[in-house]
Amino acid sequence: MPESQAARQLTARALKRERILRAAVEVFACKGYFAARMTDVAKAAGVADGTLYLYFDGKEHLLLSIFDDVLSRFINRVEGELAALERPRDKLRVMVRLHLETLGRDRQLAHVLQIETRHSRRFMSLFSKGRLDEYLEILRGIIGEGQQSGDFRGDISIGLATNFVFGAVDELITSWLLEEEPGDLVRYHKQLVTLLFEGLAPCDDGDRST
Amino acid sequence: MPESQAARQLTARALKRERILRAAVEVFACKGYFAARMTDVAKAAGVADGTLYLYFDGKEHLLLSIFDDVLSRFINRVEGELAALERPRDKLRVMVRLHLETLGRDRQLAHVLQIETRHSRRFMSLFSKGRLDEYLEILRGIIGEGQQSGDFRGDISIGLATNFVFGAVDELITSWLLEEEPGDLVRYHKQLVTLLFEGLAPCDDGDRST
Amino acid sequence: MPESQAARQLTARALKRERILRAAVEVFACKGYFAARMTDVAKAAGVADGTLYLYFDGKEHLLLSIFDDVLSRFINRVEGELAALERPRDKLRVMVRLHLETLGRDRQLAHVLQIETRHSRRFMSLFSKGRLDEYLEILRGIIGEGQQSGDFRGDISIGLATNFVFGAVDELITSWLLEEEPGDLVRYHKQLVTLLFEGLAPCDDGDRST
Amino acid sequence: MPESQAARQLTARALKRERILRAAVEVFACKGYFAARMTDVAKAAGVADGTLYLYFDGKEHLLLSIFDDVLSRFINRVEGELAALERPRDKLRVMVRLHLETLGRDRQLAHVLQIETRHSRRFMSLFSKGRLDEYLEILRGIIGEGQQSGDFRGDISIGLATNFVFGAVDELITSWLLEEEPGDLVRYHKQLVTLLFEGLAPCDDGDRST
DNA sequence: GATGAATGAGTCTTCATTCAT
DNA sequence: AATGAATGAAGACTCATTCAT
Repeated sequence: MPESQAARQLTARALKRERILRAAVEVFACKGYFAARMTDVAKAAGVADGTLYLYFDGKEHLLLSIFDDVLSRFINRVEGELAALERPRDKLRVMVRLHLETLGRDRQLAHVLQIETRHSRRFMSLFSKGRLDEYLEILRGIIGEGQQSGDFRGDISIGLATNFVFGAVDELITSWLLEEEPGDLVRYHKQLVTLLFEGLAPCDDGDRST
Repeated sequence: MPESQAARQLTARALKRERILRAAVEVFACKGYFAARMTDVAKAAGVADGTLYLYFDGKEHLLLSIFDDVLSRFINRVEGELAALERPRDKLRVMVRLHLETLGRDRQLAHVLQIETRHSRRFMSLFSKGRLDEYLEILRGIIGEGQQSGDFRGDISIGLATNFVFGAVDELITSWLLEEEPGDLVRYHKQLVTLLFEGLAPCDDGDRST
Repeated sequence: MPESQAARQLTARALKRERILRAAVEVFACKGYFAARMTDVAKAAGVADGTLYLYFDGKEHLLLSIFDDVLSRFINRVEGELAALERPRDKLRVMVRLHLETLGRDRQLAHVLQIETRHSRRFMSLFSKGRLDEYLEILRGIIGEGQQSGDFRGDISIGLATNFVFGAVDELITSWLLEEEPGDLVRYHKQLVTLLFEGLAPCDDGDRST
Repeated sequence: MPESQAARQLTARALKRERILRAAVEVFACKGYFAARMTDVAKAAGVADGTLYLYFDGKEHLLLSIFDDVLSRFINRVEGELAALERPRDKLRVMVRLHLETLGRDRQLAHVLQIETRHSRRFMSLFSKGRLDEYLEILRGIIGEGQQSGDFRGDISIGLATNFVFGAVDELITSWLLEEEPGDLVRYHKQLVTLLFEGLAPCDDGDRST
């Protein structure tokens, strides 16, 4: 069955790619992208130095691929879960939860995405801003929709509101990364969502979230 | 007057230090911290390579010093202006404004602080987390005070609320940095403060901000 | 008929060997021996990388084999054609013509032999000086014979005269290689032979160059 | 005397440059250009690896500089000596002698120029064909002049005659390089010049090579 | 015999830092 | 104090070669 053999090879290749990517996450998280050496990644992946270059174009491409792969999967998942929802508030809540869940599950990955990847958002811009933009686009869509439906206040520019949500989530994750004894990231979800929906103002009005 | 001569020398030294720091900001902003070479900084400052080491301990210390100097001045200014204010809401509003003003005035500096400095918050932690913590401490203080006074809702953990505020401001600045034709950063101040105080919820209740 | 099958296999093998050698000539001529990669040769020959090693011992052996094969064939041909000739002058004339014809017919091959092969005549010495020496031996024989017969002047050392002839032909080919729009290499044959036989001196007077 | 200090530094720099170049000649001659490592050159020159790059742009530039420096000096010398001469025959004779002398004096240098430098005359073309062309231009001038004056036969194309002379000298040097126990290169001068002027024909009869 | 994925030794070059002047 | 030439450690990447399939 030559077909299955080709398939097996394809899978083997994908698996090794995955293994290298995982190794890169570990090494980058541990030593930092710039201090990390390709040799370290190779060793961690259990392959020869040269093999890295059979799967990736170089060190930078490795970092990019981590970002890209994770974000792709994340966006797929978000789109899947959002499809079932109607109300913008629910969509936003789910999106924030997925964001926290995804990174809360894997601290090393979170480190790479939050810290190592930012060394130059310019770099990100060039290669894969696309992916991040997709994410922000979804967010923007939800907020715009919510402003239409009256779920969200309409006197705020969509761009600003998007930054606002993204920034709050992003910073929460980063500060969780810096915690010495980090708890469960998702435990902040409810409060964070409240802050986003209600802000710092005391809730004399009935909280309509949930 | 030997005293005045000593003073003059001290000033001269401080001025050259300042010149080097400024050069470093420019070079780091332009090429990125890692791609920047010490030679570039020296050239931009109009001094010899070796001179850099008479004023700073090395490349990393240069980056740290930028961060530290700016933050020190910023905190001084914040403390000065806050002293005149009573209400936590006003304090928070002023703090956000000063934050936006300080970085909005100097895009290169903003770049270094928002992008280059983050390549490793771990690095920051080690050397000068102190400074950032001072900033966050002030913020924390304001929020705690506001919760006491009833200005801010009390059902949110102070740490989370602090992150929330910081993250929103921080992300706004970063996204401003990525704008191709950036406008005035402070123009977002009012809306941002509204978001922080009121959140995304429609303002059916009378907006008490301002 | 197992014999014929074996023969067929032998031929098949020889053909593939030839194909690889031809591919090597093309790749070496195009990129230069050192810049050329074995992978390029394999691709050009339409075989797998590893297959090259079933036919040749390595990259260097490939270069050597080009040199060797061409020279062997050339020497056979020279010997065939010379056999029919009597006079040393005719032999020399024919030898030069064959030399020019052989390389004039294949510019890529000429490039490899004139340029790539020379990067180290030491290398040549080690492996196949033999072949070149055979060629030079024939030349030497003709010249010696000519000196005996009075066709060539006898007051010049045979070795020097051999170098003289070889150098003149060799350089003509190299300079032809560097021509942008190369004409027919053989068109120089008559003049070159005249130079070799008569030198730069005007042809009528018995010149006795100081 | 600051002037003299600057001059001293300039000289020191030139001397070190020379030392590196000499080291490169030795290493390239001994191991071949491609096999030679920059570290070897540095060691031979008694400087650190990095220092090489303060004086030359890289390995290739090192090779080029050898070629360029030697040829420049040679051309200057040739022009100086030729200025005193009238007759084209004398000029040609002197030029050949200088060529043989220059390389005959320094076998390692000769090796680099004859062998290592040729690995790609294309490479030479790009960077410094200019120098070699200057040399060939002088040769061409002498030959053209000689044809005008009747010193040299006029029925040969100048280009071909130039190649003829250059090729004969060049090959003589190369073959001298391959001698196991090389004698004095210049000892061939008289015979070589005779060959160039008179060719292989015996000297008394006006031979008109069929 | 043929394949081509994997190997890993090998090297040019960069650049933060030092120190003699 | 200032200089800037010199240092040399460090590392990403290449590619000839091998060998399991």
